[in-house]
Amino acid sequence: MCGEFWVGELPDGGPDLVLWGKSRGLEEHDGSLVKYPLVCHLLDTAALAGAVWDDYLSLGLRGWLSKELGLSAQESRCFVMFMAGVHDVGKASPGFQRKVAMPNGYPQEGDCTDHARAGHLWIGAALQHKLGIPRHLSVRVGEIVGGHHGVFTTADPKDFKADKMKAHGLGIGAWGRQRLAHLEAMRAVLGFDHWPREITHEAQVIVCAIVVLADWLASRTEYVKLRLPDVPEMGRVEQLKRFFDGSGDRASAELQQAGLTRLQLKPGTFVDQFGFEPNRLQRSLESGLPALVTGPGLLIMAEQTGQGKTEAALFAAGIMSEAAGSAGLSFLLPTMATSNEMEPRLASFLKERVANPTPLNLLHSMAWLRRLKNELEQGDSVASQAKDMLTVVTEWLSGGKKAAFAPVSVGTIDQALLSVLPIRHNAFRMLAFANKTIIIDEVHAFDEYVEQLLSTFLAWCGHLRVPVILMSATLPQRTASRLTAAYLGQPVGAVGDISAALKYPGWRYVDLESQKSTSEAIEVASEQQRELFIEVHPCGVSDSGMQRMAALKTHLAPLLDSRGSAAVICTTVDEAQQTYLGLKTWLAEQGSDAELILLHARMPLHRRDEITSDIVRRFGKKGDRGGRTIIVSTQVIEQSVDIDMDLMVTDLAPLELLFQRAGRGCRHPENDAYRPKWVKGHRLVVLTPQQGDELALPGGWIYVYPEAAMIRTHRLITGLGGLPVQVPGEVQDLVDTVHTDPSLIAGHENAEVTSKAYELVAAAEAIRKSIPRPGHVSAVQLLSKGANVIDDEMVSTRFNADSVRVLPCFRRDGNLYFDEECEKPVPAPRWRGTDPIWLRSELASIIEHTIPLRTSYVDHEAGLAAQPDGWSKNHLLKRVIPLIFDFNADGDPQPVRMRGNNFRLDAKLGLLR
DNA sequence: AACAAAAAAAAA
Ligand SMILES: [Fe+3]
Ligand SMILES: [Fe+3]
Repeated sequence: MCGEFWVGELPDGGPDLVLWGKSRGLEEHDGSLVKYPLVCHLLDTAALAGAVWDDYLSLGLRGWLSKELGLSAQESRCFVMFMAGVHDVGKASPGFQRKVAMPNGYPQEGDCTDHARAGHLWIGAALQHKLGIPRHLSVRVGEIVGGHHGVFTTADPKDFKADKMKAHGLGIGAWGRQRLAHLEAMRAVLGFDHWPREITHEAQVIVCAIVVLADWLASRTEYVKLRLPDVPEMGRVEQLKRFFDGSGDRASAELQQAGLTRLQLKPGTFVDQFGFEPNRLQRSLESGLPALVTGPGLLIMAEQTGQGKTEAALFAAGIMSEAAGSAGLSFLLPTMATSNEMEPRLASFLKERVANPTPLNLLHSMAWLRRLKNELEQGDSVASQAKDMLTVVTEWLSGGKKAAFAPVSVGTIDQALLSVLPIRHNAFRMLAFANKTIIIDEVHAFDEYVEQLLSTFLAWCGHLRVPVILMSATLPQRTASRLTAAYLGQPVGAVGDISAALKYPGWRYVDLESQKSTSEAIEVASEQQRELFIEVHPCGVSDSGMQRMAALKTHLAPLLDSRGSAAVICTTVDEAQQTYLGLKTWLAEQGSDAELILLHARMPLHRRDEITSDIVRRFGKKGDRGGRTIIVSTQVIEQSVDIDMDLMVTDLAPLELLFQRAGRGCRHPENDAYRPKWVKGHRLVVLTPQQGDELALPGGWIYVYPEAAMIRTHRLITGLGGLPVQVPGEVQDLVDTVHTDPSLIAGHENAEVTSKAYELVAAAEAIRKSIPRPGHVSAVQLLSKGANVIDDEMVSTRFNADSVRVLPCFRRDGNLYFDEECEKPVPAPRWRGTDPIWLRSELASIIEHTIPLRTSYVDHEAGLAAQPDGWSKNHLLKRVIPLIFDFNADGDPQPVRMRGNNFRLDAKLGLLR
């Protein structure tokens, strides 16, 4: 039908070098524009794609792709290079060339300025009609070309109609001959003539991502400048071949310089790798795992914190990477704070175990802040040792979507989950992870929404034959089963094979190929079993919430009389603040000098960090246990804060969380000798809000924890009747019981229905938002669902997590200050024309004074309007809402009223509501 | 209308 458009002679001289591909950053000193020919950019990209294949892609992924395409490894490599070599063919069109200079002798008409789309349509049609490539391939090739800016689209067959093509400048004539000349030149230079048997949507994802990677490498201005002298005079095949060889000669070095290398760990026993004898978990893996691992697979480890899971995972990753042929490592955690802590641990491991440069990158939204601090700290200590250079992050890898391509990365799980959300460049992100062995820590900390996104991610991992390790404290069996089923490619909601239940502590390995699973329990010597006394202390409830003070006085009095440390964990920030004040009064009444510390998330970031590192330093493994300290806190203390308190007192919370909190009490046996006398064993005091015998949850609590989980937990711990729990021995059973035993919810089935409904809504939301699982991609555009509406805001890696950063600041004489004394001004930018410029350290100081606040508290419109000049143009500040306190006539700062709440900033208490 | 903590957000 539109075949007539593809007749026409090839130009004798091949590609016209006048057609430009790159011009950014190439201006001469006199201001004249240097244009880099399109064909050169395409040859560069093809050469770099070849180098990515040779030097960066994992054996596993190469093998997968070859099989998927039905080609040999060499043929697949050639196909990928060809795709890279035609990605910008749409630039040979009037719509694009016009942007800089319209060449002579070409028709003017044509309106398609989006060269990815132009390429998509043209190549899709040209391959079929001009080269006789079957439609099921030509269409898919077109979609890859069309996706190279990060958004996949599926073309409407109508778009290929002659009149539409012509209107886009995609008809025959001089332009069409040039596009064909570029395509044919690429085929000739690469010697490409083996088309894939099939191009699945999953293969499109990976091929397109490789093309994008090569394109970004080829588009660096310095690189283009470097290649500029070699640009040939004419576009004949021999000359293009020579240019291509020149690109190829440089390509490996370019990848190296960009930091795109493979991780190669020195092999060795556990002792070789870590320098100490393996413990119970590590020993079990060292003896049991190697025989099971013959290819990609999924390892789940469940063990208490502090039992060497990290080293165990790294050890297992070595074995699994080798067997699956993966080329790197990505360590993913639930929070930025935990990732920050993991980074130096991983760095010191790598420095001992790699011989080649292996950049280690930190991946999360505040990684820049961390890097800045490290630079400031190291400032003077000049590059101490050669091995410290091994893990240094290259310029190219620092920041943005490229960061995940470092051969080793540590970061938030969200970074990986972004690859299964329909956002720009998700395929590109996917490649960064698919090339590696994935380790995911603290899997127990994810809610249904994250778990569902994670399932989709795992489904892709399994499909792409990526080895995965999951680590967790106790995990409900059904969660472990669901994640396993997802990895194995079973449909959504499948529970998988539960014959080999996960033990606690223990591990389970599932081989992807055979789907055979092996579960090992870890023998815990009886002297390693510890008794935990869960002590239920009912408290009254009034309009102002749960009445804790009487209970707290009872349990904390011994501490005042002698010494020791205790933590009190409250359900809400408001309650933590009130409890802090209540205890302060009480301590004063008692004439006690005990120290009182308040920690929660509704205080400036830097305050929270200071307090956290202070208590970790003092109450970590080797702390001074001589003083009297009470920490009042919220849930912030559950995660990542490695402290050891003599006594833990907590509000009622779901059972798994109670165990987490208990883990912060009497944590290190080596500290036991120094505990005060009143500490008789490991106790967790649970304050339960009750009216008589009935649980009576205070108003706000049901928005924090589901009522059903609270009822179940309350009944279960009450039912323990004061008997101790064996830890870890009895923990898994209790966790499974609390989730499944119907008697624990009898009489409150409605609450159960409500919480199940909520879970279903969260999971359904995740399914609705995420990309399809592999094998269920019916059209490539589903990976970018409704490409035009995505742009990045609609999707979230967390459920119901809308929070916003506010900057509390004080205004005097029109100037803003961080502090009430008006001594520390909020940095204002310098201006370059209309662009605001800040130092990184200035941005850091602003961010560090911000407080996360849920969106429902914030008057967003008015807040944005109140932003100081320049903030809206800075990507770090544009979402920060200032919370401005003015002074009254007496010189007191006035509270800010927003959405019916009055906010004040208190130096000790944080933000008060 | 109440609420913990948790995360993300620039490309060729
Ligand atoms: Fe492009
Ligand atoms: Fe390009």
